[in-house]
Amino acid sequence: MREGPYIAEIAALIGDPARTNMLTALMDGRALTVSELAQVAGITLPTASGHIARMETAGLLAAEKQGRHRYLRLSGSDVATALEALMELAQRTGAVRLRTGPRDPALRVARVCYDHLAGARAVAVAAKLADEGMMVDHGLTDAGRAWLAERGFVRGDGRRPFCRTCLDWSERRHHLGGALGAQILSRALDEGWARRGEGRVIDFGQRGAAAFDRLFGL
Amino acid sequence: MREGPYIAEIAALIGDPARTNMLTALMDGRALTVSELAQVAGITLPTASGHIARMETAGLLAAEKQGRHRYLRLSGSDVATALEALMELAQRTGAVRLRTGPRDPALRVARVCYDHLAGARAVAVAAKLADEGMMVDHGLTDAGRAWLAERGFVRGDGRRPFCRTCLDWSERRHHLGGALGAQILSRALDEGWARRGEGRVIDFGQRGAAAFDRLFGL
DNA sequence: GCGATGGTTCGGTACAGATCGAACCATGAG
DNA sequence: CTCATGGTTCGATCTGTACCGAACCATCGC
Repeated sequence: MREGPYIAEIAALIGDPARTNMLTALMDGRALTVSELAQVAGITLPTASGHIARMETAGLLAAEKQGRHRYLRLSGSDVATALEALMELAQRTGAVRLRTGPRDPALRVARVCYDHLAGARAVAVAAKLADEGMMVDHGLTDAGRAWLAERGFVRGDGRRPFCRTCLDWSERRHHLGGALGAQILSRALDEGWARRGEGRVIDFGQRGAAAFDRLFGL
Repeated sequence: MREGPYIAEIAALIGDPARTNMLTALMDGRALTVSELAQVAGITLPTASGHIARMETAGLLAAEKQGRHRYLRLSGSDVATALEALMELAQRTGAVRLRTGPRDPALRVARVCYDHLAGARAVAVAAKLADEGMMVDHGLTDAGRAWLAERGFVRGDGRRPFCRTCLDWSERRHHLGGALGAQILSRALDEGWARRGEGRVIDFGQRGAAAFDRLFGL
């Protein structure tokens, strides 16, 4: 009777606190071992192993074996996209965690959102583009495209949206996602302007922050 | 310890088959009564009432009372967005329902996806734009914007993305979403080219289909 | 006022699945 | 080879919750 993809199973899979913790921990795009995932979820190894097996057969996670470790990562960016959509929803409906951890301030400044930059600095870039008429209704204008091309950000093979906006839960405004967002993050890392901190934190040095701001005219 | 929005609760809510059926039934943007929702979910009234109460307090549904009926609708487009993201995921991981109902053929031709058009005819429009260079990397070019403006599709207040692409589960290609997608649907309905059928089905008459194709040069 | 219909609340049952400890495999280090 | 470490499998327990029937409340038509 129902038609279309059957989402209940996958949503139920995401809907367990332990698994949610694992998935969000993997949202930085890196791969973690089973023990590490067990730790972030706050459960024992056997339990974690079971959860992981289920998420793997469901296609949410991809595994890679290296020696006696098993490294798990999200199977694709669409998993992260779905998680972000749920976060957006959770934020609007007010289901935000009150307990903020010690890393929280750093997270608000800059963090990674699967493969692109989020946080105050990322929002500033998106705001700049919007203010200058380079983005209209969350889409790039030709002027914006040219301005970005001057700075070395060009569209790719077209298989992935070049520019997407993504609601930032800490700033409550949008930042840049899509291929462009990924390019901006890797540029910042490649140039040495920033480096990955603990978890999803991105640390901009003072010099790096200045260089980043200069590039985008902030 | 965890940071950010707490999505497990909301995902668990979506992750029950009965609730999923209700939510997808509401994805056409219309409001249904408690009894109607109970029927599409295949459960009794008391059970449905309980589910609805939970989804309401969680902020997924909005209610409106009229006489002795209670009409429920999705509380916003972000709910539909999250559901679509999950569908996209479910499709890639192969969790598609094998049982296709009798309405299925009609659904594949044209259906409503919360507030915009989906199905073969909608995919054709997106393909046209991409082929003619009016969309690049899932974003509109100025040429595309102008072409659409000639046909009366102009951007709105900027609060909502004008043009978004959305993976079509039946066609496995993208169709147009966002404000533009909504405008296209309402145009087709307003002009009398199509009318809402059972569930999410959209019926294009022969004359209506021709007029629609003419507008987009298909 | 009285029935009929739409919804909610309550109590009880039953099933799914999250969790852990203990035992068991696999790999690398020495 | 032997030991230690990372992971999995296996029972057993136990909580959460989906579900229904029955009783109850609210609104409409008469």
